[in-house]
Parts: sequence; structure tokens; C-alpha cells
Amino acid sequence: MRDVARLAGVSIATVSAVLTGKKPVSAELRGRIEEAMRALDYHPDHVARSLKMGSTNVVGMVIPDVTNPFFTELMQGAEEEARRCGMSVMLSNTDGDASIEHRQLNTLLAHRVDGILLSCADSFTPWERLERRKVPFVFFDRLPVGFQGAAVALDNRAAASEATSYLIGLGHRRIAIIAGSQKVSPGIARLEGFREAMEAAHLPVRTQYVRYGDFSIDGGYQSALELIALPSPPTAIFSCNNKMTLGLMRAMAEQKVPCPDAMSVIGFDDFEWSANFSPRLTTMGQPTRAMGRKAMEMLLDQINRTEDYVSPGTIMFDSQLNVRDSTAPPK
Amino acid sequence: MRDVARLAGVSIATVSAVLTGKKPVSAELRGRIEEAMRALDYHPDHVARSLKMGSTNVVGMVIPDVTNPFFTELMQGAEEEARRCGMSVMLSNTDGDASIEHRQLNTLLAHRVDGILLSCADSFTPWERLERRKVPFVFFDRLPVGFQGAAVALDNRAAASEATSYLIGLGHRRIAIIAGSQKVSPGIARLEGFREAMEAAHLPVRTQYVRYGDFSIDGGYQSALELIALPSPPTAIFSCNNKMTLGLMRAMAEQKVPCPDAMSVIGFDDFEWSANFSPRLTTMGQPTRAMGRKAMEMLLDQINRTEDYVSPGTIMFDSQLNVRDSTAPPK
DNA sequence: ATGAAAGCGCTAACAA
DNA sequence: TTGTTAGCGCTTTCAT
Repeated sequence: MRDVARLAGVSIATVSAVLTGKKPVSAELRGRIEEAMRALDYHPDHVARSLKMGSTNVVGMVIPDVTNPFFTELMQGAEEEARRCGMSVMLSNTDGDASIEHRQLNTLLAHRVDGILLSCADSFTPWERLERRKVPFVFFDRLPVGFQGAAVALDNRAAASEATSYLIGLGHRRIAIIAGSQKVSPGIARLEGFREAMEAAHLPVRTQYVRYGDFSIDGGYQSALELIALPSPPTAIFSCNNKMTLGLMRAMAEQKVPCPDAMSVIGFDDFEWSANFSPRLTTMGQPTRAMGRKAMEMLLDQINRTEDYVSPGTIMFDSQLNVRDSTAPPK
Repeated sequence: MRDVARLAGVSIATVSAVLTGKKPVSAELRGRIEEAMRALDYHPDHVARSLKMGSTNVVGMVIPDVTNPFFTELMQGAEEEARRCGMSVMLSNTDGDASIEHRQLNTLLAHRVDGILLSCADSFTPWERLERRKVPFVFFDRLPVGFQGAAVALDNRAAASEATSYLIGLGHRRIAIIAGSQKVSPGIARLEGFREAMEAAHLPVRTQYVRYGDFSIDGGYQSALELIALPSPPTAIFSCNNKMTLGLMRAMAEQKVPCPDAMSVIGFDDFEWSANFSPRLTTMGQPTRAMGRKAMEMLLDQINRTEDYVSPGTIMFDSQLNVRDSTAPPK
């Protein structure tokens, strides 16, 4: 920058002025400066700028599983919105491990990110820490218990209830659920929604029809195997996330249980492969990209907050039922 | 930091010394300083450190499509390796668009990342620019034409050849390929490998059996539809990536073409859903995580290069054939 | 409209 | 072993 100033025969303050564009600079000097920049192949140093300004224009995003398309679609939405506002995203993966999460947050904080988007590893993620550090943050998808601050999530309870009701409406009575991890909010809320719909229809929730698949492929696979082996197997299964549905479908194929003829399946989360599976999967979809955009939008609002900023609390999104070929009335 | 120094009754240089750990500090002062840090809830500012040191401990990773599990698995490998070495990853998505790629690179460069991992949007990505800026970089998966520098990639030609040979070995003669985009290196190399294997077996490569699916689901779907509608359809199809395979399977299910009975399918890339599809998919898999780790390792080597650093050139990985249920001898 | 100078939080060379 | 001090490259008052 000094070199540019010298070559253009001006002070570095003037160079800075044309860079930021906030101060008026005469057309002549501006021209000379821009040419000097080109001649020297000068590029401003964002690090120095960050130090001076106290903000980095980077936000951190913490995700339990980068290989799950649900989270990457969310990220895509968030990144789009960030880019639109001149911000960059630093991504951290936690594998759902609280200690990795802790380290990743430290790293993000050390890098002085302007804010953090966070889907927590477990319901007891200590968000007070973020508050104490005075860094803006927004939770998405997986929220800590009792958290009242800014967050975006699906109305998981309503979604699960609707999925279950759809099965009931088809005529099913023996309905099983492969529930997700009860250590994170979506896992809990979806099981609640299932119970709610069953009770509303005066249907019993039998223990043997409630399995826990831990949101993993293998969990879904094992749970399905157990369900299929039951003396009186269910005629329909509600699987609480994409990965477990994968395991479930595999188990059914292996055990030669025709879907939907012998057993209907409704999955949670909707993805590219959902519609391309055979049978094409009926699912409860989430507006992932929109949720990602919204979360980032809320975070940026918080970062640029003015005097009269009030926390928007938790924003709930609605799910969307995609009826395809894996569900049918029971025989 | 000044506050910590004051509270501990030492100079900031001493505080810095305990922080970096490079200089010896007496146990007593160290204790006092650490306590002061805790008391003040002090956290070092990485931005200031970066400015002073001239390095940020951040590397940029540029990816064409975050929602493709192939790239996210690569990223997982890269991130693991980076974390092991105390580095963080800043992720950029380009959607395979050269102009977005250009902007993302600028952002990364402005943030003074220590290095860049890059899978290019098209074969003519101007990597001279990176060279001019003197930032270490390593290409992965998609390489520019004629690039001789550090890179990691699958031996796509050999992999495609092996996949095709497997089909030939099964007894197939009418073999089609759904090729990927010919604007990026893997798309080109895989088509070459296919041709190579066909010629080696003295089999004709008929124009009508060569379709281009652009690495997208819809491309795979359309190509498959055309292939199925042929007067003399192929008895086996080689699909050049995961997304196109999805579209292909969907088309076959819709058109009621039984797989593998009427048509065998071998896909490229192996994923969670490959083994859980029905039929379970035969695939050519890539060691994605290992490739990600290796790319990052090469980048870090380059960042910490010494006098006698020599570019390792392009490192080729071998693919792995996963024989499952979507391939069988022709009827 | 332009420039001089202070300082963001840190590290390291040098002095003590 | 510890302290003093000069910057890293930038933005921003405050003069001019």
C-alpha cells in the first residue's frame, strides 16, 4: 500500500480512501492510484483490515456431519446468503462429538469470526460460553434444551405428527417408528409428534414398535431387522431421518419384504436419492436451503444489530409431505 | 494482553512468551500469568497474530458441489488432516461456475489463506494466477489441462477401463456409456478408459451408445431414456458418476427395465446409498477420504517447504471395484 | 480534497 | 530470564 501511494505520488490515506470508497477522492488521483495498483499487482490485505476494524467478515458454521446432504444443503443456503452480503463461511465438522465441537468453537473464536451458526452435538452444548464471549450466534436444526435465543428449526413435532397421521389415514393400525437419537432436539420432537398422532387416533404406541436408530444407517438397518422379525410386524414404518431410511430399505430388500405391499415406509428428509430409489420414497421434506438462508440472515442481522435489536427467538419452518410409491393402504 | 500483563505484574512480552511457548519463562511468572488470563477470561487474538506472522493457519478449499457426497468426503479427509496440524479450512462452493470460482479465489486470497485446495470448475482454470500470487496450491479430482504441478486424482482412465472390462468379462457386447462433462478432466479420462477397454476387446464403440449426462441426475435420466428407447438397446451401461447413476436407475425403474436382468449397471463413485439401493449397485469406488487427506498433506508440505522442496507432481490413486447386484451376465 | 499520525493485538529482535 | 520497542498493513480522526 505504501508502494502504491509512492508510485501514485499520494499518501497512503488517499489510497485507503479509494479502497474503502467512503471518502471522496478526486477523479485524477483515483485514476493514478488505480493504475499504480494494477502496475504493482497490489491486493489489499484483509487480515490487517480485520485487525483494525475489529471484524473479519467471516462467520463460522458448525455442523455435526458434512457428509449428510441435509446439512450440506443447509450450508449451501447459508453460504449463498453470506456471499450476497460479502461474508465468507468457515466450516467446522464435529461428527456429533461434544469435545470436537468444543475445540472447533475455540478455533472459530480465536479466528475472531463475526458470528457462529451452530447445530449442536448434544442438547447440553454450553451456549452460555458463546454468550459470555459476546459473539453473535444462531442455532439451527439441533437446539440445546431450554434455549430461547435466535434459532431456526423445523416444527419437528408437527411434521412427525403429520407423517404419522398420513399413515393412519391410509388405514394402517400397526405403525412402528424408527426414532432418532434422543440426545438431540429433532430426535425427541419427532418421537413426540408420533406419539401425539397415535394418541389422537386412539391407537396404542406399543413398546416393541418403538425403536431407536441413532440417526445412522446401521441403526436403521438393525431396527428394521428387529421390526421385521416381530411375530406381528408393523404394516407401516416411520423412519426419522434420511440415513436410517437407507438402512431400513436395505433390511427390507434383504429380508424380501415388499414395499409398500407388505410394509409401507415414510421417511424424514427429502433428497435427490429419495425420489430415485425404488420404490420412490414417500417423505417428510424440510425446506433445507431456505432454513440455511434464514439462519444466516438472522445471524447477519444480529451482527449488524442496532440499538433496537430484539432477538427473533426460534423461527419454525413447516415441513412438506411428498407422497410417492413407498406408502399404500395395508392389505 | 496488556491487561493480563498488568494484572500479573509482568510485561506483555512475557505474556507472549508463555503463549507461544518458544521462549523460556520461569514457573512462577507462568503461573501468575496463566491465572491472570483465567481471571480476565483472556483469549489470544488470532487475527493480530496472523498480521504479525504473515500466516493465518487457514487453508481454502474450493469445491464444485458441496451437496455431492464425493466432494464432502474428500473434504472430511482434508479437514481431519488439517486439524491434526492445527490448521482450519475455509470452504468455498462454485457450482462449477468459472466466474464464481474466480470470485471465491479472490476472497480466499484476500483473507490471506496459507494455501488452497482446488477442484476446478473447468479445465481452463487459470492457475497461473495462483502461481503469480505465490500462494501454495494443490489441485484435486478436476485438474486443468496440461497442469504439471501438485495434484491428487484418481487414475480415471484405468478405473473406467477396468469397469468396462468387468462388463465385457461378464459377456456383454452391447455396452453403453453415460459419460460425464467433457469440460473437466475426470469426464474426459473416463470416456477414454471406456474406449480403451472396448478396443482392447475388439468391440465397436457405437455412437448411439455414447451419451453425455453432464454429471447431473437429470443428464443421467435423459441419457438412460434415450438408451432404453433404442431399437437395439445396450445390455449393460457404465455410468460415469454417482448423480448420473441416480437418474439412470430412476429411468430404468420408470420404464420397467429390470436390473440386472434386462440391463446391467455399473456406476462410478461409491456411497452410502449405493449399497442400499435396490438392486445394490455395482460400482467403481474412489478412496475419497484418503485422497482428501493426501491433498491436504501435500499442501501443508508445500506451505512448510524448505530449500530442497520439490513438487511431487500428480499423485494417482487406484479405484476399487465393488461387485454387487446390479450387474450380471446378459441373457 | 488530501495528508500526518495514532493505534488495532500481537511477535521477536535486542537490551538489560 | 525478563522488559522495551518497533513494526505487520490497514483505517480513521484531525489538521491543512
